[in-house]
Amino acid sequence: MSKRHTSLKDLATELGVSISTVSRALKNHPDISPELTRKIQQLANERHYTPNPLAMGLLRQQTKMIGVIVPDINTHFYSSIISGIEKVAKEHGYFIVISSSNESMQKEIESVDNLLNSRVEGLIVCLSQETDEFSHFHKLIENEIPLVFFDRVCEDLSVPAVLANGEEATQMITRHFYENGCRRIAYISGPGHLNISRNRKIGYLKGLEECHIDFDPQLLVNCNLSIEEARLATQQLLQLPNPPDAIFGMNDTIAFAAMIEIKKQGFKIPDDISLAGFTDEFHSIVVDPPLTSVSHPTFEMGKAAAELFFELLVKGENISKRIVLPIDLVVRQSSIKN
Amino acid sequence: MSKRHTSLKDLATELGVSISTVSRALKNHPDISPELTRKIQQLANERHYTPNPLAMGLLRQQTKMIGVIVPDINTHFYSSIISGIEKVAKEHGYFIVISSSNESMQKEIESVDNLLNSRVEGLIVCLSQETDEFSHFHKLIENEIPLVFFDRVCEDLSVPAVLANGEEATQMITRHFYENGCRRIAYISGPGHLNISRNRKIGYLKGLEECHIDFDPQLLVNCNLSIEEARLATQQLLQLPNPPDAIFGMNDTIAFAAMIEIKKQGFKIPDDISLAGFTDEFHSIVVDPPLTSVSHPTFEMGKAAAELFFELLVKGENISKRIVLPIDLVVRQSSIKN
DNA sequence: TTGAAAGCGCTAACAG
DNA sequence: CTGTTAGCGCTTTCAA
Repeated sequence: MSKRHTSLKDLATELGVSISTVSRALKNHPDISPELTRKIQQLANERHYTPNPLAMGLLRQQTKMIGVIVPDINTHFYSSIISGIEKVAKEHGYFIVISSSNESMQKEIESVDNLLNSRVEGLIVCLSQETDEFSHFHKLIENEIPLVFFDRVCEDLSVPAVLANGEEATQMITRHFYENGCRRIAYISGPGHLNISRNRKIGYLKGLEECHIDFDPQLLVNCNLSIEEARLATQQLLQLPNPPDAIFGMNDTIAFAAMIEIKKQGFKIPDDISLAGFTDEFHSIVVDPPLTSVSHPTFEMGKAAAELFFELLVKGENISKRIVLPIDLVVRQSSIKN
Repeated sequence: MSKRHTSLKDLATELGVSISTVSRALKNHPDISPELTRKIQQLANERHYTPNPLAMGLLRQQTKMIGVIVPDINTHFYSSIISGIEKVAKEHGYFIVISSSNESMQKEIESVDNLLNSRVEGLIVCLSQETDEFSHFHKLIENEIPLVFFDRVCEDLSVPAVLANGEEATQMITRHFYENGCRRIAYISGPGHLNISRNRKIGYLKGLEECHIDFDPQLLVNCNLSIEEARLATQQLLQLPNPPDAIFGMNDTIAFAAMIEIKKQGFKIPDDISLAGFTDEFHSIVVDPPLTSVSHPTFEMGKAAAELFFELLVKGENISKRIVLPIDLVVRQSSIKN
């Protein structure tokens, strides 16, 4: 068993004063004589005294913990967002407890319960791709427990959220494909009930319209966000009588899965098919050809979500702010036909 | 402000009984009459009572928290290990607090302090690449606070640890290169004070010996684990008067950075230079050509580390067990010359 | 200038 | 069978 940390009591008995005196001395309370204060602070240092957060938490009814629920921790996208959240949390003296829903609504519900039972002071969450029902968030809202969504949000709930401008991104990509000679531009989308799927689809349609291309329903396929489904969706596109000359995938899993499948079927990127996706720089560069992609401001998204969280926490108001972060299109070889 | 959770006191006053009666009823203590028990439990359910972990922690002197320190959270390698740790932790009713050292010894020291001040019950850590001095772990060891290392360990401290069999892995790779016609096999290693660097180097040398190849010091280069340094190291190898016909990198960052650099310099993989690395499946497949690699059992490593941790925690003994996990060489196109 | 006491939520030993 | 009490570590009135 580990030895106990030093407590105020330890210091008090060692110096023959009362606990409250020690407590006051440590926060430089003017009532305590300077010399006693000095003596107490010195001993506290020697004994490496640090206040017991459990005792403080019990007293103040706060745990200094934020619950974070992500669909998956094993991706650069989420781990980078988590880094951003953690940075801000640390600055505020908070730490974060991460829970992964594994894209399952059931697990998301359990995570909410567990975290609440652990007395986190609030939640920062990215919905699982399955989540189409939101009653597990009602109790948070009713009890005014701080809640912030990021990336995937529920449009019906007026919950503060941080988003990337997916609509603009897909519109830009569509236009970019057009300007590089593509006319049959396909889009592999995610589950329709996710806001990010919907927004990106809107941008895609707007982009087509802007370029005076008629929308061909065959070129819009849906898939859940697994590698397997993304490959199937790609196959479906490639097998069309009149296959696409450009494809973009809604997230990095889809983009890379599409890339694997396109190569496997013997098509050349970008000459036969241009490709673009949403992903981070490192992986975009490492693949062949380097992937044109939308750079998601992940770290910033995490920071913004955490800052929003603390705004909620201190103001206690029901701000239903929505922050939309700009995105960037980084053009690489996968979309420039020779 | 969020509403308070229901407490034993709330239930007690509502039912007009004492707090201890409620407490006992909720754990089915035989002393309490069945009907009262039933009544109390029912109300507890309605009010969604869950014990306050802060109060429990204060009482039992335990926080049910494990501190986890990783060099970097933004890589598949570590996030996958974290998933493994988290799974086991959850099964034991613990949650984990993650802190990233960003490969800095200074930040590692701070992390240890912060986590200890947060009263985590122990630490599971992977050393930063800078860490060459270990006094910040002494207090843990002296106070018998559970500590487990994984992947990167301090050989001098008798701390329980989970490792992958890097020596065998590099020996296998070396032999594999040889069997595929390579004779000038280069190895890009990490910082020399890291155990993983040393072990993998030993395997490399053993492999050479086994294949009756004389060791050429020019073919062994060191770098820290950043992309930039790895690229420089690769350049250095490629500029040799007699450049290598095979390269392997000590981890995935190095392997991919080497791949980028080799291509950039116009060498063909695998025909000019065979390449292999340590990384996960998904990324190995997505690059071109698919990368021969050693599959690190990351999730298992996390699980094993957590299990070891709980063994320490309950037994309280000073087990200095060392678990070595097997690795697998997965041959793909990057190492098969045509 | 300092100490005593109450209370945050909970358990367990001790009384009734 | 149930209630009282003390105590985990800390802050904060209220008293001295």
